Amino acid sequence: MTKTGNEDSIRVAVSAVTLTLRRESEEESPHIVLPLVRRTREPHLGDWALPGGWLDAQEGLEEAASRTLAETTGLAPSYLEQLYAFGAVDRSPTRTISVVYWALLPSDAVDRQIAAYRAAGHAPENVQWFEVADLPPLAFDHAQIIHYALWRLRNKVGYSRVAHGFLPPEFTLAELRDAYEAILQRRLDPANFRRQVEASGTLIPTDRFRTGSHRPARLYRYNTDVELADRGPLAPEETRTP
Amino acid sequence: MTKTGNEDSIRVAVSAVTLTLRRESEEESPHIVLPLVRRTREPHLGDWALPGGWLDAQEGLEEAASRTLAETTGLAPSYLEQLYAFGAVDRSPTRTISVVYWALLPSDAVDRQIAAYRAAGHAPENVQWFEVADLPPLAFDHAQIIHYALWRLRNKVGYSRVAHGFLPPEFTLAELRDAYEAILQRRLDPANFRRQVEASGTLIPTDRFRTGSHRPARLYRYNTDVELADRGPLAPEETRTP
DNA sequence: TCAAAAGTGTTTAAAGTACACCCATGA
DNA sequence: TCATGGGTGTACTTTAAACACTTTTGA
Repeated sequence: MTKTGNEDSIRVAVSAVTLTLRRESEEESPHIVLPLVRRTREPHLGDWALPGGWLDAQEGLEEAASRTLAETTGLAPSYLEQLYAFGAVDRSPTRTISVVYWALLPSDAVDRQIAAYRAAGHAPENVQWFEVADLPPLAFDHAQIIHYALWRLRNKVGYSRVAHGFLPPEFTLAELRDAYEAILQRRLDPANFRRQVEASGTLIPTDRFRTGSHRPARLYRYNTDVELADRGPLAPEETRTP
Repeated sequence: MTKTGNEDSIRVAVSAVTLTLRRESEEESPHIVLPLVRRTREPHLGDWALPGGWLDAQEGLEEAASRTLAETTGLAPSYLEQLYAFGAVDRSPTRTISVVYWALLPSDAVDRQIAAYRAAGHAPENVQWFEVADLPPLAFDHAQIIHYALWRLRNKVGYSRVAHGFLPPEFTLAELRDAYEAILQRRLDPANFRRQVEASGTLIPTDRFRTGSHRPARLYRYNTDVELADRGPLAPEETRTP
């Protein structure tokens, strides 16, 4: 077993792929968007990168991902899960291990958090939101990372209720279906979709209705007895005693 | 964004949960076993730990996992996948990020590799194999890690052909079923199991038969057109250009 | 009253489960 | 010849998919 290597020159960074839904107009279906940060120094100066930063010695990985995301964008996601640890030798000129997280956020929470962030005096002029289908030139291996995050999301939506991470506490079945359709990139039958989610026991009907145009739709909320996503024997917070 | 932290005092380690099947006798069904290393120094002196070591600055993560596993046990797995990056502050007295991999190996390959390892002059006296159902006192958070690896294996066996990682190139359907039963911890109907794997298109029948007792069983081999496990948009080797 | 989305019912296909039964071999 | 696992057939249950149909609202 190698006890000493050049491990002193290896640095640990964290990044986050933070996804939310944005609806351009009332008519069309929503798209998945994420915030990127324009790099202000080499390497990859001018390219766009995932929000992140260096891991601090006094904090856990998930903690660091939350902190750096909040520092650069002002966002605090409702769902955060580790994606992968990237550590290819040539992924950066300085040897860097990036532990990447992926996060989901309801669009109304994004608006509120960004407003609060600006009100607190921050002007994130190097942060911009992009549709995942139309990404700018990306720094490092971040394009690969984003595609992997989207793959995980598409995968996980099939066997857990992660899609709810995109929605506010109360929502209609059409809004939930819109989220699924944006994730899976295909249309779902409204009738069958209704029956499936009703049978899954993850939803609780409320007495309230969304009264836009046409027939009012019942509002539902999460059944908090059901986990947002199955993470197996790992606790939601990894900072628990071994 | 925090540009400088105490990142110099953070070290990166790699470990591997290496699983194989061991059949105690011809009669009973096989069990999942893994190699552990007895710690010869503090912390956790005398406890058992996953094989691993420090990440070298010149190697990728997967590369380091293979190297340290080979150095401590002489094993070279047929399947290797990243499990998780563990980084809780209190998981070790010195701040350590452990990038853990999980690996599968056919039992006949284990025997061959260990024989070759001993023939090359190595005497791994601190390495011992344990059934996953009967683990000794483990160092750090390694018990949690092993249970997570087993959960991933059980999960993945449902939608990919990872179970083949336990088997030699040619095998009978009963041997494949034994692997599934050991992983899932429940009996499977032989008739339905046969039809399911035949329909999946992952197996190619050979002209050879296993002629033990009773009626000879046809030998099958992998259809190499099908991936061993779905890893999404990530290449099998993470060391590819961004 | 009409367009459009909410919500219900029904039919068909596919996939999974249970289990009876025949086949081929070594002892 | 018989016990045993290899291998096939079939009926039944559950799940998913397709789509016709009714209900309720705003304009």
